[in-house]
Amino acid sequence: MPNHKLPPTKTRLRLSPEQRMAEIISVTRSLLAEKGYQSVITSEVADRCGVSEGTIFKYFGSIRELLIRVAEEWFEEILGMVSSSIDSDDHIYDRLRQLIWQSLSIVRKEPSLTRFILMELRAAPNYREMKIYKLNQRFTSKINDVLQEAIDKGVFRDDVSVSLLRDMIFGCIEHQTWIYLRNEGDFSVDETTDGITNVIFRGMKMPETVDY
Amino acid sequence: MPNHKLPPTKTRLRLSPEQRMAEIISVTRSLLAEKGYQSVITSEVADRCGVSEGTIFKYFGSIRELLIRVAEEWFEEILGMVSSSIDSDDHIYDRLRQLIWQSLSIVRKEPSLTRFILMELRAAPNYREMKIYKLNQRFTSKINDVLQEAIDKGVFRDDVSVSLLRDMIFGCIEHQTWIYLRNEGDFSVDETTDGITNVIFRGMKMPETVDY
Amino acid sequence: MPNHKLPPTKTRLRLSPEQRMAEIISVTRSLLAEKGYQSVITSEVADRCGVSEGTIFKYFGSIRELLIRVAEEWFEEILGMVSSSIDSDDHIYDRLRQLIWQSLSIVRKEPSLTRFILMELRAAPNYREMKIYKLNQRFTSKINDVLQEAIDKGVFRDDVSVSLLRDMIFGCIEHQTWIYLRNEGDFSVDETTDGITNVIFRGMKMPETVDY
Amino acid sequence: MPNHKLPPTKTRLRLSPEQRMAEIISVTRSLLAEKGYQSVITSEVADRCGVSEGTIFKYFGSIRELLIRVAEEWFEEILGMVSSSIDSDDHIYDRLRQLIWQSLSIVRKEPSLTRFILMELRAAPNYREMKIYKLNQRFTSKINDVLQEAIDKGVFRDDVSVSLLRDMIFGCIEHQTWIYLRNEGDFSVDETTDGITNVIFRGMKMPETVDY
DNA sequence: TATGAATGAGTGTTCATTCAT
DNA sequence: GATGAATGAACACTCATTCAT
Repeated sequence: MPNHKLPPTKTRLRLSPEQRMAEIISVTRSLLAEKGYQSVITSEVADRCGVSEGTIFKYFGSIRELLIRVAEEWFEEILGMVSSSIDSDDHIYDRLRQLIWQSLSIVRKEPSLTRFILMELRAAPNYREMKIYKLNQRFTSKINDVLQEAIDKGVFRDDVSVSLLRDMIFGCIEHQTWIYLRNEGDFSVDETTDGITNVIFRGMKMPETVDY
Repeated sequence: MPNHKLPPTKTRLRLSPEQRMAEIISVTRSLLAEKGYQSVITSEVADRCGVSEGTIFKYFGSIRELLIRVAEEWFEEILGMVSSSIDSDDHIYDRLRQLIWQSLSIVRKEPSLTRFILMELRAAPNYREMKIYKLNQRFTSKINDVLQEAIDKGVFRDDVSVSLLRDMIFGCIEHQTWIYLRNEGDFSVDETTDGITNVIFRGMKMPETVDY
Repeated sequence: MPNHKLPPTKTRLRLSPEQRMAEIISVTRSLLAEKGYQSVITSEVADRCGVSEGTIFKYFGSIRELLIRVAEEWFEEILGMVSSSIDSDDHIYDRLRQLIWQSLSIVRKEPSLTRFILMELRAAPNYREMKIYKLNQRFTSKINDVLQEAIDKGVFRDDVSVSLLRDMIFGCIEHQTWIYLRNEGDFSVDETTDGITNVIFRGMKMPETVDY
Repeated sequence: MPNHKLPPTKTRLRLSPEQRMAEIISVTRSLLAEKGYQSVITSEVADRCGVSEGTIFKYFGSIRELLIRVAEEWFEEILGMVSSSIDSDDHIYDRLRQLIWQSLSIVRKEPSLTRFILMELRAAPNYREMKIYKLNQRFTSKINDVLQEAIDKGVFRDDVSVSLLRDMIFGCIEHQTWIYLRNEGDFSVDETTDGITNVIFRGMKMPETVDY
């Protein structure tokens, strides 16, 4: 029985739990975007929400949990947008292009969130049990599937692994984004999409597939 | 009986300032490699060097400064090794392959240092004024030069920018490294080198340049 | 589409104040038994009762007050059971044995409550003004009375004070209980009862009182 | 690399590590005696020592560790005093009496420390690996040994276990102490010693051992 | 000069208690 | 009356940095 002596004095705006949670998540998302996940600090989240630090912990068990929620909500938002826009009747080149374009757009829009998921959550020992893992799988599997299909159908050679191709694509996207983040230069989503798609496609397609 | 203080018996090895600095840098580098830059702690550096914490600050103004020095020295070491091993008479494919192979080897050997530079230093607002920036430029320019030469000589097409190609190469390398760091899987330097080089080369070479 | 707030659908069971208080006390008692008084937390009590935290404070001024009420009610319950089971016509040995047996049974059955009273309430500066003090006195006085009667009737010697004997009995009981609580070993209520009773009886009875 | 902006301003008295540690231990011991281990708080220890909280953690990894050190040092102090004063040639009665007298003196002098060891440390999962466990064993084994010897030599009956007898002795001692601590009454170490020793001895000695 | 004892702002987290609705 | 969102003091613990000796 800890001995709490003084009662709270200041009374703040009352919000519904849904609103408050949404606000905390939204504020944290901004903070994450601005400063990176390493710098998301309880006190600052609380300050920006205009609530006490205790309130944060009413809704989220820990700062990490909050960050994970932010990542999840963001990821689900993204997935909703992506899923509805891929037409499986398209030519492989077009689908690949489309996926790369979307990834570039996403990462560019929320680089800090991407980084948090990539660098922090993926390293977690229980990552594979996390919801974000499933979400991420649903996302990356789209590219994997297209690449695999290309190989299976003989459109692509089979001398480079799907995972390496995927790393070239996503690695390039992230690299571009960081340069952009550091204000070392802007990049055009369309041009970059074309560049990556073309290099991958031309670099992988079967020699006999003569259509140039 | 009065409490006579015994004189200190510990005879600390007396090193010259240069030696001392070198030792601190070396110890910090080990620590960085072992635990990552987030976990490099003043007290541990001092302990392992057998010096006091204060000494660290005598030689380096702050922990950050020390880490930067470590990165710089490491980078210079690397550059020396790389510079001496590229034969400019080689075929472009071979030089490209060689550079990719070296980059993969470096990153794999010192992932924590790579990460520190990539994640912490590059994000610094004054990165462009830092020595490490120049060093990094010297390093990446080697790949840039080869790629540019390929375009200039008509070996490569000119519809994808050199910087994008470079990002595909380094981005892929880093992606692979993270997976490796997270213990999610090993990668073969040779196979990865072949994969990247082939995709880039096949994807970029002029159609008429028939030499496969 | 405007965001119409739906009316709350949860129909809380409407209990009379007496019933509500009884429920809170009962729930707290369970919690106390399960986790120890250090871990009885407002929010958990409220949760398990299906009421809000505020309600707890409507009925009880503080968590401490609630715990005290729990202890009191429990103690009264015990006293009712004990009072009705001692036959004052029994031989002193049997009555003593009976009381020790009951104490052991109680403590074993509700070790957390015992601990709360022993460790927390007894140490309070105003303990002597508390109801629990009176209740405890009524309880211990039963043993005191038997011991005093034994001395007065010449069954026991008079060279050891009643209070010391009582402390040997209760002290032993508590000691046994702690060992048991720490899972360092179980104890048999019957064997322990025999042990304590025999040592006390044989150790105190008049030499000439030959009736064993 | 957390971002610490402001340097410390106030400079305090410099003590040697030995002195500082000794002071912290001594202060903590006082605090423990005054308020019980539950109330030993970092900030208060620091305040009373006239140092900052950080200093405490320079010397002790945690508050718990500090408390354990306090307990250990105290226990060793005690053991030194006890060991040198038992003459194994004495009659069993005298040795038992002597041990009880010492235990009473110790517990009375430092009841909070006793309580900390008894209630907190003993409950620790790794208690059996702790130094304090060894120390405690050395202490309690002295009483165990005397009691066992009494049984083995036929001086005591064998119908009550050594552990129960030990619990009667120590339990009684603690009970007395608490009453004393609560200012509910004083007790004479000598009288209590006589009482306990006599009850145990008379209650346990063989009937035929006629020497009354 | 080098030392290392000391600093102190900062960080996440807990939980009894309050009071506007 | 009852609710429950919000409070805020408290607490353990960290670690880069300083400065008297």
